[in-house]
Amino acid sequence: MMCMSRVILHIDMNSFYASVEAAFDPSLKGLPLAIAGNPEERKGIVVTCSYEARAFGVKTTMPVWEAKKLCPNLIVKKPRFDRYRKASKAMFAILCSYTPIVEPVSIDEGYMDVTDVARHPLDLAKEIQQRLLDELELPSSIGIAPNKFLAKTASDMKKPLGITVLRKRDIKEKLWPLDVEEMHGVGAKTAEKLKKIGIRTIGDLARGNDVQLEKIIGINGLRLKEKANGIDHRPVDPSSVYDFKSVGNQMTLPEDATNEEELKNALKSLAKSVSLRLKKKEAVATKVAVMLRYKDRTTVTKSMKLENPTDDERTIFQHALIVFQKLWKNEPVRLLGITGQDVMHKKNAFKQLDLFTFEEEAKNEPLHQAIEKLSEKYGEGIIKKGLSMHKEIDSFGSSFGKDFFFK
DNA sequence: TCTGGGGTCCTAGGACCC
DNA sequence: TCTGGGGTCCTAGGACCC
Repeated sequence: MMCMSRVILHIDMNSFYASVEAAFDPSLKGLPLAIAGNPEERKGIVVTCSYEARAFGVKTTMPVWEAKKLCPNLIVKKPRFDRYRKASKAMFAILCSYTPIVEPVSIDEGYMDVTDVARHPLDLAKEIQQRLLDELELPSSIGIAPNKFLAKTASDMKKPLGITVLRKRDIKEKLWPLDVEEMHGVGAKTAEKLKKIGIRTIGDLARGNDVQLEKIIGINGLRLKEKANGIDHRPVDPSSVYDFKSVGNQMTLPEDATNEEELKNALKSLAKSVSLRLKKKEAVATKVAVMLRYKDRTTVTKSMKLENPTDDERTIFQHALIVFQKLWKNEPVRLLGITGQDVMHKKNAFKQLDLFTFEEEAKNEPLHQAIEKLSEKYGEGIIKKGLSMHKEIDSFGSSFGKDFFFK
């Protein structure tokens, strides 16, 4: 029972936004299509594009004007996120019809642990891919492997509409020859550092020196090496969707702005959308962070802890404004953002808030009464914390191995 | 005519406490 | 007169991903 081998699928939708648009409007099928924010404006960039557009060299993050130069017949459409969310739901519903162990990673990609599904993995993948195509008109690529990293790598190997099996015994032949920057988790900077110590392929990384790796890229270096060796013990975790840690909105302004009123208005609308999104998730934030980017693209952030967790628009705005005023150097601003950080579910926040007010109340009561109240409500474990500010307690006593000293 | 918007995780330095 | 060190929290920035 020790090393039960798993069967993990990674499902990756092909050019998702563009495919969803083509499913809505079949006349778009087979045409070069790009989805871009602000298709008209100078700052619009390509978010996704169809394979027909890719054939012309159009790529994600390319400015629209550049894409049009490469592909004069390019059709450009604004993103319709309501459609993508709906399609995403339908897609995950299909995945969940096979097993509850489905972990969404992003709107168009997820893992499944199908170890206990009594089917041949390849048949299963074929069926899932066909159903996504028949029922939703959406193409996908699927990777089949004994862990997440290999499954993710496999789904990337054949696009569009591929199914790729990557077993442990295939690693040497299929994984190790790849350039190290192809690896999930290795970007330009890390690849550069690796190159300096002679690591060019994933195989080089797999044989890399631990001490050296940790020295130049930290703990991540060792993790990457493990993965390069095909080792990845992370479970497929369906609940990970629910423990998000921040909720933020940012906007590139139509024009670089220096006018304080204008910037305040932008902050106000950002605070509104952050508040709205928090409420929708039944969550509250403990910290408010402001980000701003100047016209030379240098980006700075500053954050502030709140007295109480909140989802309130005004509270978020007021704190964001304070932070902004400390941060802003009166130079033209290109982008503004607000993020609610240290986010937790409302009901957990209430528990903490409740304890806090309890401390406040209890601290002036006779000690024996305070202890009684607290232990009744919260149990032994939390008494120490709850009484730390009681007027009769000297919490310095804890440094002598006792929980409290009485003053 | 350059380069969006939503996130996560890690690191490094300073403050603070004991 | 001189003298310590460990742990934790907070903050800002960076790297990376889709």
